[in-house]
Amino acid sequence: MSRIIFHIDVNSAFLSWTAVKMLREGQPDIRLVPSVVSGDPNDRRSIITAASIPAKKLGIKTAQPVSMALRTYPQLVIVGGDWEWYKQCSRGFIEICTSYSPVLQQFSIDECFIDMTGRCTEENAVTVATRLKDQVREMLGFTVNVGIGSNKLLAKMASDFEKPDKVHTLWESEVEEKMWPLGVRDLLWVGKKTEQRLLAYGIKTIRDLASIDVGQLSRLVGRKYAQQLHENANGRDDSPVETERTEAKSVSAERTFSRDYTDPKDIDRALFNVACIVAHRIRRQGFRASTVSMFIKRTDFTVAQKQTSLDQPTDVTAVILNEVRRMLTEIWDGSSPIRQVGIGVSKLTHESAFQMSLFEDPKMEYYRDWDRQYDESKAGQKS
DNA sequence: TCTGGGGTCCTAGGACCC
DNA sequence: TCTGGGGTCCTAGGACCC
Repeated sequence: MSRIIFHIDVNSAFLSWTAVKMLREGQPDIRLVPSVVSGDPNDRRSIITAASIPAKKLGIKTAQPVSMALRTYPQLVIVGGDWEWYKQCSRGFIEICTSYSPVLQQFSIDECFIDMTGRCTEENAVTVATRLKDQVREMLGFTVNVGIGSNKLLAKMASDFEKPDKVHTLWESEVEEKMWPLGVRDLLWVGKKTEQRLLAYGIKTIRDLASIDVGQLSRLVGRKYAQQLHENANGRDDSPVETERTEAKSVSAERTFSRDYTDPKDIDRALFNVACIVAHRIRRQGFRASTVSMFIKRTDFTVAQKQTSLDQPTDVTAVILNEVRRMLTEIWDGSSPIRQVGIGVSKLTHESAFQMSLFEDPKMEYYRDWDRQYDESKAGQKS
């Protein structure tokens, strides 16, 4: 049976949400002028998190350094983000979408799929989607695009057509007309590297990708990926709208320094801070981790990474930090400047803490106590 | 111009077991 | 003594998404 899927995407989410908040405070609508959301604009390393449509028209893009955008347009309006407010906006948005179909998959803070099969027909899908889009605008004050298709891929591709505040369809019968003329980079899962690789073989459009032999494509990009790309280029995708929220498989944190560090003390302090954050997060979620990984990024952006397996899963900051420090000595000679450090944990379980306690390091109780105090101080900050 | 932060998944090679 | 093939796990690295 043929499905009807909507993909709903908030237009320039963080920027729109900030605009709504500023409007409420009696300030002008930053959506109407070249504006961006970013980190501290005085930090040369800040990048743009979201850009208004007028800013995008000037060539200013998400993930671009703020300093670069300022050179493009010195009068650029720069605002900071507000994570709590964004979460509130996201909840309101998801709530409205859920009222159209409870079969909802949240794809990110500002995007979701809903399965509308049986809840509307191909004939009235656009009318229903328009109602949804208008309802979000009227109730919450920001605009969304709705993409409609017979599967998630087509719906997502459709929501990416003209913006903002638009509804588009991409039925299978429209793939040839609406999707095949697009460049390969426009296809979901085709990033910069894959585009370059494909272009080198003369594969320019999604149509080219759809008609190429899968075996040939496999040699270019690997078997699984080739199969997926080939299916998607032909408009096929049988993945369901997943309503279950899957548990995190890994937790990580990273810090980029305001200038590159060489002093081991600076590096160690950063690793300590990052380890605290990661360990705190897994404790809050009731996880223990069996794998600890870390990486350093050098001045030239090359990355060295290391990972290790633990005998016992842990959520203790000191244990994680200890492994990280050991791994650092294996990948860093202490002389080359470092731009960024990161720590990740994976192989997460909800295993209890008690086993093997007989053989536990006697200091462990002290470490745990330290963590408890850290967690309490964090909890205190929030409320 | 000079590039953040948080995730997921895949591949390839080596170790180890049967 | 030297040879095989398959399966699983681990680690490093690289691609993609928002």
